[in-house]
Amino acid sequence: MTFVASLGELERAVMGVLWEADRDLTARDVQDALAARDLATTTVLTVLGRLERKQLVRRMRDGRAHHYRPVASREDHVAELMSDALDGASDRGAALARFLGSMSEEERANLRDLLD
Amino acid sequence: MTFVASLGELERAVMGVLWEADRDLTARDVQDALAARDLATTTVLTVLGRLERKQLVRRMRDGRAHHYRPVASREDHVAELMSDALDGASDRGAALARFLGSMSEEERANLRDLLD
DNA sequence: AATCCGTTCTACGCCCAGTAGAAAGGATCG
DNA sequence: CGATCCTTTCTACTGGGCGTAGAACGGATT
Repeated sequence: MTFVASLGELERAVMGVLWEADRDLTARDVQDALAARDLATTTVLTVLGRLERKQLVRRMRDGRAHHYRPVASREDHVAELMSDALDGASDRGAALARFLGSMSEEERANLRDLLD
Repeated sequence: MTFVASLGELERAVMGVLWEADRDLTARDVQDALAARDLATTTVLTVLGRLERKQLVRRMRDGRAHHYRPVASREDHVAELMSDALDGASDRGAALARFLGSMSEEERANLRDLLD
């Protein structure tokens, strides 16, 4: 039911920064975290704006600046992507079986535990 | 490890046709299957060419024409998408847990069965 | 008053996907 | 045989998304 927009490389990197942070971040914070890329502040702001439009981050005004926060946890996001992928199958059971087959034995065991 | 290229709307539709078919199809076959879209043959050929470049279909010459076949089954493809999604998690267990949480009870039961 | 900072607006280049015409070469038909 | 018809290949245009960032504006700091 949920349409998950695909992300570009930089957008994914920014989401990674937000997910890794233990608090809401400003554009400047994100820029600093991605210092290796040497981005302009406006670039970061543009990307954050696009992520907001895609409903992946929420923006909260805090004085003159804004703070950005991921709408969902990385794990929720991943789970949603997985569900969306599964929705593409015509035979869900078969797809799940293939998926299980691609996992390691440990992970399958882990999954068994999770199922209880 | 596997990079799964994202598909456009028409590309997905064409893959759907190929997956639904019980035999290899020609561009003309695909065009007919998508008659509702009223596509030019060249359009279908272009799309098939792009899908081949993305390694999603294989092309086999058959006389003057070509026949196209999906490289993987739809279910394999879906399973791969799911694996790729899961690889985006930093905490795979947590992501799996969320994923399970999004499934129906029946499907979870089904999954339990599959795990044996 | 000059400066700084964060925001918003605007924009450009690139690549991808949808779309298809032109042309070419073999096959068919009259 | 010449006209016509397939199928392919080449080429190309358009629109949208993403990376990237300058210009300009308004509030805050010095």
